[in-house]
Amino acid sequence: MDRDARKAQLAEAVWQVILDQGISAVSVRTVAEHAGVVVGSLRHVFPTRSELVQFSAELMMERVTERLLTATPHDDSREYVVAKIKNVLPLDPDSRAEYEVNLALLAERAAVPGLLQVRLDAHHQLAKLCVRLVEILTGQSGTPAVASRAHRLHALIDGLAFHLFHQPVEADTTWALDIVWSEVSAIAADTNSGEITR
Amino acid sequence: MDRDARKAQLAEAVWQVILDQGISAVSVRTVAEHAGVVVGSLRHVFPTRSELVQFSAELMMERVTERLLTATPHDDSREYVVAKIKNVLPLDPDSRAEYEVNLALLAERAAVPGLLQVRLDAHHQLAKLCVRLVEILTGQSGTPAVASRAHRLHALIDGLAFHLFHQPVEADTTWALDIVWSEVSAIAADTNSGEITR
DNA sequence: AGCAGCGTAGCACGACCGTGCTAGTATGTG
DNA sequence: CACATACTAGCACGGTCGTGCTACGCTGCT
Repeated sequence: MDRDARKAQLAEAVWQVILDQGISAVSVRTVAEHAGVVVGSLRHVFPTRSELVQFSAELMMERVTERLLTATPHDDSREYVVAKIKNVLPLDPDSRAEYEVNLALLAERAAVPGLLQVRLDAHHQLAKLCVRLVEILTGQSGTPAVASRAHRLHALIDGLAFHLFHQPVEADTTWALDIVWSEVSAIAADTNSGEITR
Repeated sequence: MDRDARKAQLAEAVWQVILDQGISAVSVRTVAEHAGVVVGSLRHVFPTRSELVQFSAELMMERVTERLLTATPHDDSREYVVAKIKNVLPLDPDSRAEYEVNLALLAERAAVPGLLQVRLDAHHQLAKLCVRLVEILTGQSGTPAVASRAHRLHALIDGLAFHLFHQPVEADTTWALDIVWSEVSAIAADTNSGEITR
């Protein structure tokens, strides 16, 4: 078997164990068993537990990035932006699981220092995406209003993700999309709305 | 020593271990050592690990609730609302630690089922607070616009908390407060702004 | 004084942990 | 064919884990 495929297989086993039994249950033994390999084989690819955990975090981020980069052309710029945002929200069982694993790995960062960087990378990447989306909507670039609006959009997205994660899988999610739509419309309609009126 | 004080002492030790070594390092032994008691004593209070972890989650939520209930009178209703919101954001090292522990415990919910309920309670409590704040700002009550605005405010607060958590302790936090101010002002200024213009 | 109850201390057990290590086995290359 | 390389398989070690259990001291009631 291809080495990268084996690594991916093991990383996916890590995710599964996290979902089934929590992050504390992630050990070389449980993961190897879940992946259907013996510990020796796992350790041939990942000599230590830290490397295993860190790689599974990196692969997760890579998958998300990949999904984000797939072009989703739309006639209307607002529709395009909303489609992009839907890509990063935990709206279906798969992305919910992804989000949960993400949170769990975040909680292990004291034990596996490398996870901190992975998390920060993901955060900055989403920040950059938000800036890009706001630029698309407003037609402006580099202005303080853009930065402010992007910041706000970013916070809103993370908050919605957190909320969606808290409700049952089968629950209604249109309210979240409504909030996204209203925010996107507001950005598109009023390019000055990012100013602080304190 | 008073029994409740002992339980609190042990719960605080749990929090400290999470911050120092991650959730996976939370065991009856590490926690007992951190609290300066022997395992036998800890187990006299918390017979099993699950009870220990669950109680520490419950106490954390209780502490936050307590802080939220302390009245903070302000002349201006907007100032009052912003003060309340500042109470739930991880703005200082203490509340940052609190937030981190919260996330870590969330990640253990597969292993300790009771944590799920604790987390949901916290979520709903914050939701109720948001409704109350919007009612104060708008003077309305029970209308769909209030519910919508509250939902949105709730998401924004959770998102900002997530963001603040991602930046260094010493970093600037005024941008977050600016966003809070602008949102609060928007709610106060336009009671119809919660409508969806899709 | 005797005694009960509560909290402290700690031993013991079997299980699981990460990791170092060796032996076998398949595979591709000369 | 021989042989190196890559992978699989698994043993062994010292350590930590949760938890059942007993023994000891203190404190207050009768």
